[in-house]
Amino acid sequence: MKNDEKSITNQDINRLLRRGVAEIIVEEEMIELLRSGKKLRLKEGFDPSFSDIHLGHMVSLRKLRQFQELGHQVVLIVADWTAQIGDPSGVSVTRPMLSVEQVMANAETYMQQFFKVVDKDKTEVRWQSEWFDKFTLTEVIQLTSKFTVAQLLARDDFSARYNDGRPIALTEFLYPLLQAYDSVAIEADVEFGGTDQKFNLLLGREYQNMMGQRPQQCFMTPLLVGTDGSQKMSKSLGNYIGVAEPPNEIYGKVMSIPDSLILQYFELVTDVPDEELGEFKQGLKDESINPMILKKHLAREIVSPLYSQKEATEAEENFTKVFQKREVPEEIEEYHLSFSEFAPDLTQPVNIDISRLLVKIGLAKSRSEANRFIAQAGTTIAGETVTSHLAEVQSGSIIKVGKRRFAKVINTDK
RNA sequence: GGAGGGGUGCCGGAGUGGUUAAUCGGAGCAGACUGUAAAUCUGCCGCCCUAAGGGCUACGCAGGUUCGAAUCCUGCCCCCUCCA
Repeated sequence: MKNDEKSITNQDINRLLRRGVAEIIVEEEMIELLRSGKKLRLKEGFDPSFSDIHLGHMVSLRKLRQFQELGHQVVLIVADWTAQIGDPSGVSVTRPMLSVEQVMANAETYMQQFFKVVDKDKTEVRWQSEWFDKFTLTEVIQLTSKFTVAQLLARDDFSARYNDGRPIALTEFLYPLLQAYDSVAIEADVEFGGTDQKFNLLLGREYQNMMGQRPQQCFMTPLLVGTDGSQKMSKSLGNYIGVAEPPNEIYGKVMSIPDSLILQYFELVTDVPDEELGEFKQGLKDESINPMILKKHLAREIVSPLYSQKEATEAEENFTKVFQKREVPEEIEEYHLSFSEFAPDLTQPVNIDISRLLVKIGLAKSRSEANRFIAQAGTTIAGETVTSHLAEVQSGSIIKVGKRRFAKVINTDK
């Protein structure tokens, strides 16, 4: 099978199944499937109660892409039904039901970002409502009768809550069941997910088996730690780096991860070869590489594929300029306003109420906050630190709050 | 049906009549330091007016007691656990 197009090399298998993978159930079966030359149906679900993809999701999306490059088919499931239940891993059980419009809008945004990484031509998009809208109570009962409470409590997340006396909504039990049904509905060969999805993935496997299908492989990717350096990346924790964010933001956020996360990020969300990673590891260990330099490299590697090489370089230049040299960025938002509006009295020279101005141009949320910035010497106008509440401002001056918020004000008077 | 527990600021979680805008932790923000928006240290961290100083709103909701309530009383709403 040397020159057979369908053949897969050991190198491919290694790349596919080793790096950026937490666990595969069952690995031998997975390898067998890959070797069989069959075009595999790869299931990936997404909950449309959110719409933004972050780097944490990238770990498995990048895997999907790699599989696609070998000719396999991705089936993206828009989980419009389970979204109404809410993923049980969260603390809050009750989630507001999303309107159809909201779901549609989220799905659209999501897919836009999804296809930045995953090949659209090799992706089939399916909605849960295709099959669940037609569900009758009979079918719900049939589905639920296949599983026991003990089985569901086996999920550590459920059992932990149960043992702590914390609530578990009945609908939450339904969540994994519906997800399992999806696998049957689309005849998945492999389902992807983070390690926190293990239970759900396994249940799909089990249900398929009951329904006479070949049980899917469960392909679990590690959970990426967020910018806080301790918890998994998630939007609700606010420690995420969104793929739709502007290059400067992504670059900057990558620079804000703790140094200890550098290697993990390289491994999970870049294509930098393993050998190089080994060198980095050694370099960090014997301190021959400055972590900051390495992190800049990482930031470039992350921004480039999402945007372009050029934009990555620009983001880097911006970072160097603004944060390392403490200079003013290239592009600053301009605000045209009447200065006299902010002057308590119009004697010359005109002194402007700075806190009022900061609120007006959005650099501060409230006047109290603006006053704090001033008191903490965190405000600069044309390079001069603001020390009192009233200060002279020239038209065209650049106002800076903190390290990274800038605005240019233009006087529209006269 | 019965018994019990609970609803506090972005989150977690103290506080049971006064000096409590409310301990503490996390998050966030500012400053210092730094070749990083790393780490570390210091400070800030409801809103409004202000030069200082002051005012207003806030501890599920609505009333009440009191000079004074997140804290006591009454009613209501909501959440959780256990027994059946």
